[in-house]
Order: sequence, then structure tokens, then C-alpha cells
Amino acid sequence: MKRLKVSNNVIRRLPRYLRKLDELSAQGVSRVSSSELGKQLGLTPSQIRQDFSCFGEFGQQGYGYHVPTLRAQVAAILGMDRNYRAVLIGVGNIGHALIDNFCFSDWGFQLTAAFDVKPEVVGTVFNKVPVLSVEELPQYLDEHETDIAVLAVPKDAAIPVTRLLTAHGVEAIWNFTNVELTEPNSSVIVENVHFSDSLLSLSYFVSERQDEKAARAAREARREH
Amino acid sequence: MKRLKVSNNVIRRLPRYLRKLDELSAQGVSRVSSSELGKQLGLTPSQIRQDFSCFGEFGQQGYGYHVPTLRAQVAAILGMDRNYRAVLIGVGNIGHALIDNFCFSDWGFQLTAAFDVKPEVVGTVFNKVPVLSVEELPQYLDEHETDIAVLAVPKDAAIPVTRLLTAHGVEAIWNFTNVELTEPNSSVIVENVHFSDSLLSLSYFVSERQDEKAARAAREARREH
DNA sequence: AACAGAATGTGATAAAATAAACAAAATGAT
DNA sequence: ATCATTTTGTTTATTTTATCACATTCTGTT
Repeated sequence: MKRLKVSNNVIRRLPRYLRKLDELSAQGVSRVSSSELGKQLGLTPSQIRQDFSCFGEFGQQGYGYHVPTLRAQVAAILGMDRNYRAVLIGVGNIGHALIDNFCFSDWGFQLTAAFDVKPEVVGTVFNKVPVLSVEELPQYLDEHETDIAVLAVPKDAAIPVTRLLTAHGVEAIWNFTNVELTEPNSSVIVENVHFSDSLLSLSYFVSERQDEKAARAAREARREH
Repeated sequence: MKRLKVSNNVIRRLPRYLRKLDELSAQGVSRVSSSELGKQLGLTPSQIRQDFSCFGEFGQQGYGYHVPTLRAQVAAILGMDRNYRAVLIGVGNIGHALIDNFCFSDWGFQLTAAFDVKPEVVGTVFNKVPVLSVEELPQYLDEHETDIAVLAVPKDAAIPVTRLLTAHGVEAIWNFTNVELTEPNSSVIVENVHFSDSLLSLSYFVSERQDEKAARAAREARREH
């Protein structure tokens, strides 16, 4: 598979393609064209073809794309067949929700262990995932190859825990804390899930629409006058 | 405040500016230049100035930006001073986590009520938020002006609940389900929090780095040979 | 088997986003 | 009070991203 300097925008679209392809599969659709895909995702056919062409030639002229094949290709591009191993740090509300409800294995991940400081959760097992003490974390990381850490600790613990993780070889963090983790000289890969950023974007769009409505109303009031 | 066709990228950076400004405030910093802000956020000073200039002139030549003032301006741009009212649908694991841990009021939102189908949660109160039955939802929406709905229901309920919400005047949805809500003819504003999309992006970047490492190792092995 | 219709992959073109450059204006030190 | 320094807001240039257009190739029907 080629992999030549692909832009961020392209990468962010890949999971959406995957999701749509799964949906089509579930509907029994086995063949799809870039224009159909574009219509359903709100993208131009051209963009879709160009996105895929970053990684290879997955379609067939005059036919389109074979859904299961394309799905497999996109999954491979995303690394879903690499069986990455993950640990979760912080079994609070959000951490707990992830263990119980987020199906890591659906996306090619294996959640091997969780860690927390609270004595009442240490030693328990949720959804087949054992909760260990954070004190055991360094040794665990040294002994078990771990590709990503899911960070769901309270705000104050975010930076120290990140230091610990990187010091023990973790190279990627899925960050659920509302803290900017990326440090200047660190090479760790950070993917943020900032709830507040998302909500504030929504807030912006709602405000924008409200203002447009108000402006329209004002214009009409003036006209009637 | 001006608001003239601002690109999505700009809007997505605003919450990050807000977060950084809060951090600076907490550190007692009251003055910041675009270059300092840029250094701390990994952006060019030019981009930061251009972003702000979409909405007005908030700085002062030779001085920079007054942190509290700029913070207030960004907050206003994002609509944080409009006291939007929100309801939550689906008090499962993620919904519960949001009620208990996500401080809506910090971002200018008021979570007025939650709704669920499960008899054992209906009637309870979490963090001052009453949980009502979904059967009461239509009437509630008709009687209480509601700006956004937080959707945290199981996959199958996502579309029907969305229809219900839009039918009763809700114009914005913060979507935590893994379902593509945006329908062709609907004008509802949807902001997605797709955990899986985020994890898969991370998976891509990890795979990319792994491949680079492997390629480097192969090159070196060849050289030594 | 031939041919009209479809749909890809890609090179060219247009649009958008980012970065650089600079004039204007305020600061703060001498 | 003056002047070198700083830093903005904005214009211009550059880079990146998305769209268009089309030659090529496969499909499926007659």
C-alpha cells in the first residue's frame, strides 16, 4: 500500500468512509460508485476518488467499488488489522463508560488493563478488563508491549501521568482530559477528544444561526414600517 | 461584532484559543502577543492575527492582547454568554458521565433535564438534573425553550429520537451516537463526537510511524550488509 | 462480438487556507 | 520629548486543498 504524505483532511475522512461502507454492507449493498458515496456523505465524487488514490487503486472503471473490498482496504489503511494493545488510565466516570460501552475490539484494539488510584476500584474487573493500581503501571508497561494509552484521569494528573507513560515507551495517547498535552520536544502522538471544544463549536454555529434569524427579522420589520 | 463567512478551520481553533487564554489567566499572565500565543499553540502569529481579524480588532499595536479582554471577546464570539438551554437524551453510561462530570455551566450552558426509557432511572435526580421519561419529552420541548439536545441514546434510537427532537423545534444536536445524523433535507445543526473516528485517526498515525520505523530499520540492515 | 453507457484514476485548473511582508501605531526607555 | 522597538491589522504571495475535465477501461446488453 502506498502512503505518501497524505494530508490530515484526508485521514479524518477515512473513518467516515469506513462507517458508511459498514452501513452499506449492513443494507446488503455490495457495489457503490464514488458519486453515490459522495451523495450520501455530502462530498464530491471527485474528492472521494482522489482520497482513495492516495493509497492505491481500489475501484474498477465502469463498475465502481466493491463494498467489502473497499471496506477491507480502508480498514487496512487505518491500521485496524494490526491488533494494537491499549491500556486505560483513570477509571472514573468517563473511563468506566469506555470500558463498558466502547467496543475496542470492533476497531482492532485490545484493551488489556485499566489503572486507577482509588482503592475501591483497584482489583475489580469490568467487562473482562482488570483494574490495577497506578503504582503497578510502570512495571506493567515494561513487561507488556503497549501501543496506546487512553488517558481519562482528572485534570491535575494529566501531565504527570503522560510523563510516566512516555518514560515507559508509550508512543500514542488518546486524550480525554481537557488539557493540551502536546509538549514542544515530545514526539508522542496525541489524539484529543475535547468535549468542550466540540460543544463550543456547536455553540458558535447556533449563535450564528440565531444572529442570522434576528437580522432577517429586523430587515422585515423595517420593510413593513 | 462582525461575523462574515468565517471558515470552519477558524471556528475550530477558537475553543483552543479560549483554553489557552484561561491557562494564561490562571498563571497570572495578563498580556500576550500573537507570536507568544503562536509558540504555545503551535501556530504562526500571522494565522492567529488573521483569525481574530475575522471578528474585530482586539489587540493593540506595540502591546499585544490584554488576556482578560481577549478571553471575553472569544467567549462572546463562541456564544458563551447566551445561556443556552440543553436537554440530555439517554442516561446510559456516557449520558450519566456527562451529567456528573461535564460542567455545562462552565461553557455557558444550562442542562435543564435528562430523559430516558428505563423505569429505574426515571424520576431520579443526578447532579441537580431531573431524569424524566422520554414519553414526556415532546410536551417538555413544547413548554420549555431548548436550544440544543445532547444525544446519548443507543444506536437504534438515534434516528427516531432525532426526528422527535426536530419535530418539536430543536435546532441543534450534540451527537454522541456513532450514527451519521445529518439528513439531506434537514436544517438541524449537528456536532458529532465520534469516539471511533478519533481512535481510528490515532490508529492511522501510529501505523504510519510504525511503517516509517520499519522502513528505516530495513534501510539500515541493507547498509550494514 | 460489438458498442453504448458508466465510472475510474489522474493531470490541469480553480478555490481556499496559510504564511510572509509591511505600513501604521502604540510602548517604553533614555 | 524623542526615538528605537514592538506588535498589530491588512495586503500580497505562496502553498495547500478541492474541483473539474477527460482519456481510458470495464460493464452489460443487443
